[in-house]
Amino acid sequence: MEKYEKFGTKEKILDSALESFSTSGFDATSLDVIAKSLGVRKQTILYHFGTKKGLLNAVVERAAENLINSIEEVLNSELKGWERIEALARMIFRLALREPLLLGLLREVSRPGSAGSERLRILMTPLMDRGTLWMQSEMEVGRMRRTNPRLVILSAYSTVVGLATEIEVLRAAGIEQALRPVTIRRRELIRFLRVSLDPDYLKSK
Amino acid sequence: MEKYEKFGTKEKILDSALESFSTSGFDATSLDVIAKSLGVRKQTILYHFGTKKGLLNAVVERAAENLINSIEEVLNSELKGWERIEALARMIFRLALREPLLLGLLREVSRPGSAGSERLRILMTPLMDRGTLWMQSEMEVGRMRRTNPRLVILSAYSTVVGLATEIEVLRAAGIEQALRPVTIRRRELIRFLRVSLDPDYLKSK
DNA sequence: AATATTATTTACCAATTGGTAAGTTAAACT
DNA sequence: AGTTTAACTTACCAATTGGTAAATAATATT
Repeated sequence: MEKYEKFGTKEKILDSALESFSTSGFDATSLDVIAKSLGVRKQTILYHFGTKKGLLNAVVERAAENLINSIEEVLNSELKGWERIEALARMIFRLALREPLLLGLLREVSRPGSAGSERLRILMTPLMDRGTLWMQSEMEVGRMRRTNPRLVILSAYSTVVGLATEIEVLRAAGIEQALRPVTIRRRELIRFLRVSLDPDYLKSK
Repeated sequence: MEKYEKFGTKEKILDSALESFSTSGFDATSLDVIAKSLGVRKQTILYHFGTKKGLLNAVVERAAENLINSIEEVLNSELKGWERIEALARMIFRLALREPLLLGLLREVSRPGSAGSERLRILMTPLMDRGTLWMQSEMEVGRMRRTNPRLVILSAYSTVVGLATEIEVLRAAGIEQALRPVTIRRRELIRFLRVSLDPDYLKSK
């Protein structure tokens, strides 16, 4: 693609933008500030990404790639039915803790009407459709309880996004690296998914 | 207080600002736009609130008052121990559903480092201290399980704030007024609180 | 070596923003 | 009626912002 690039400038810009969008938000992020922090002129940013929104979209795309790759890994495993769901949930939590910036970006961009929400939707739609279809086929063969797949997926999604707020609030309150609340959230999410989806759960109880 | 005021201008400004801060965020809110929408000059806003941040603080304060009054109501009841906790949780959810703007503002202002987070903290600290003390005294007399009160309160808080995201995400996905996920969240929160605090819960199970 | 292309910079700008200063209107007090 | 004070407006501004246009530097391509 790029023939020559001084020193991965484009990547550096993406990194810095991710940090700023994730922690300060889109509107509070200034191209001048990013440029200055990188020792680069603002026009370099605009050269690579066209507009500020273009930069945001690029950041969102890279983050989504990151996420989708992780999901892909689980989907390529041979886990079936409920076990696959649980593996997905655990993977998402692992990813969220490993890359908090990604989580922050997701929250920033999840607000409907925000600058990046449209792009996020476009990127997530295929994933959502695929998940919905898979869940429906699992329901057909009785490996999964009958529910509204989209509702379940979106609730799980917002649980993860809510995690971003929780971590930050706890940190701001001086409770550093509180793993317990995160663990609790994960357990709650898995239980929620299990109640909604696992056909064997209620029987075994 | 105010001797004469044309038509409740101050209140109208606060209403409009709450709406904008809550849905678009602080940075994306323009004083000019608010003023124009109200048929008032921008300087009128600045006359009443000094600065933009002053306006935000006023909005936050009014919202906090709203919240604190509701809490006060429950605290003045004769409910003890676990029952009081559950009443609080139900009240918060009721309030959140009745006044979604309040919820949106809370989310906007909960991000550490945001313009309003400091004021929010100042307003919430007495509430937090009071709650902590009460819970500790309840623990002393054995009406409540021993845990870290601040951690429990903050986790509950972020659950409620996360609700804002969830409602908006679901709405954006075309799932209007989905009461089920909200009910589920409430049930989850109450169960979380129960497991953490109710000394009789595990016995009765 | 000459040329084309990519990457980055310098120079500018129009629009918006929050904010200041000073004036004007209107109500309240005396 | 005259004065004070509160509410609001007109006029203006400095700073920042995202963005355009053109020049320059660096690297491939031929």
